[in-house]
Amino acid sequence: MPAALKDTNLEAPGLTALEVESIEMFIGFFKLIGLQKSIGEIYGLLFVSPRALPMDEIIDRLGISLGAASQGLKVLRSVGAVKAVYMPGDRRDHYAADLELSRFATAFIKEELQPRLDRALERIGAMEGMAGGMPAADRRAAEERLERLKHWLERGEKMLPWILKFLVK
Amino acid sequence: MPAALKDTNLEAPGLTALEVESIEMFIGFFKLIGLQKSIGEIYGLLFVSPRALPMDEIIDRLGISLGAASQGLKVLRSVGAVKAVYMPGDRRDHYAADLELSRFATAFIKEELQPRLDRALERIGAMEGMAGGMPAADRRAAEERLERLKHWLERGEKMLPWILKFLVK
DNA sequence: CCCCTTTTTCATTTTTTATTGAAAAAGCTG
DNA sequence: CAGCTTTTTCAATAAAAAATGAAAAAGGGG
Repeated sequence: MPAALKDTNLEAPGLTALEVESIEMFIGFFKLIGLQKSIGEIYGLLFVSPRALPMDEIIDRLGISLGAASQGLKVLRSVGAVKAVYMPGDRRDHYAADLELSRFATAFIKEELQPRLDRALERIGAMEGMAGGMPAADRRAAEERLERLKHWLERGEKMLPWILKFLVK
Repeated sequence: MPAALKDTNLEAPGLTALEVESIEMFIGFFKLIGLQKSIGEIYGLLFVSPRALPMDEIIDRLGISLGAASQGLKVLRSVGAVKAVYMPGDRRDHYAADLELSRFATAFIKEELQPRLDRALERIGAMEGMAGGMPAADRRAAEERLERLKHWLERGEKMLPWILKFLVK
């Protein structure tokens, strides 16, 4: 088979085995916290890169689009996972992975988990009011469920700061 | 406006305000751990239901398809979030929400997080080998990064059993 | 300022994921 | 075990999410 164009570029288009391994690993992690493949690719590449890379090199090596690279880097910078590095004599920004891995988990907890728990506790308050109109026995049952859920959520909320501290240390 | 057919059934087709609130809340939670909307709907409905519901009633009340209901219930049963309840004189299974809310978090940790951490640690082992072929300075840098990631992941793994214990209690 | 490079934005397209529902399978019941 | 009900499966379809890339904006130099 001659050097044919691959339609799925699962194969490295100039990526080392190390880079591929890193990329795959981070794609997996990032998916877990709801971030798309392209973001995992970018971080995975930067993580094992000995030097900061400009966006166009990221685009070429990964074979992703301009838009995906720009937006992906934006997200990664916004959570502090990637830093722009100044390179004398080059107009382009260069990007390097920040090694403080705890940032991901921290950002996820603070931006996704915590707000959702808060919102849920509000909703439970509202629901406790709504249960008023039910037949007595049903109402009692509903209230007990809501109470249990509330306790459990509060418990979770109390645990979060502890987890954050543990992760960041 | 006469009782027109709604195209988006965001409005309750016979759902109480309480049910809607519960459903929305659980849709949000379940999305967070990667489960689809229909699953959140089913659980949300069952959570505030005073009695176990047969599948066809779930289908009618939520306006979801047979397939979604069957598959959703299957997933919910598989993680222990829903139990089939025997109803004398009725062929149909009836389903009730299990109130042990910790099951979700537990299932997520054991089935998603833990395996992913394990896999990542394996990958890091492989990558440490791969770094061999790099120039000395780069290799040293790569190895340091891998080492940090490894420490961090091991730290996370040690925390999981503690979290599980805390949640289940 | 003007020109060229780099980056961002966002409407369109592609890809992925979830839902549907018909058909098949599995369960009861008498 | 025949006939009916209920549940599961899964190929097709719809919906949602992500990627693309052209056009606009922002950023330097000189």
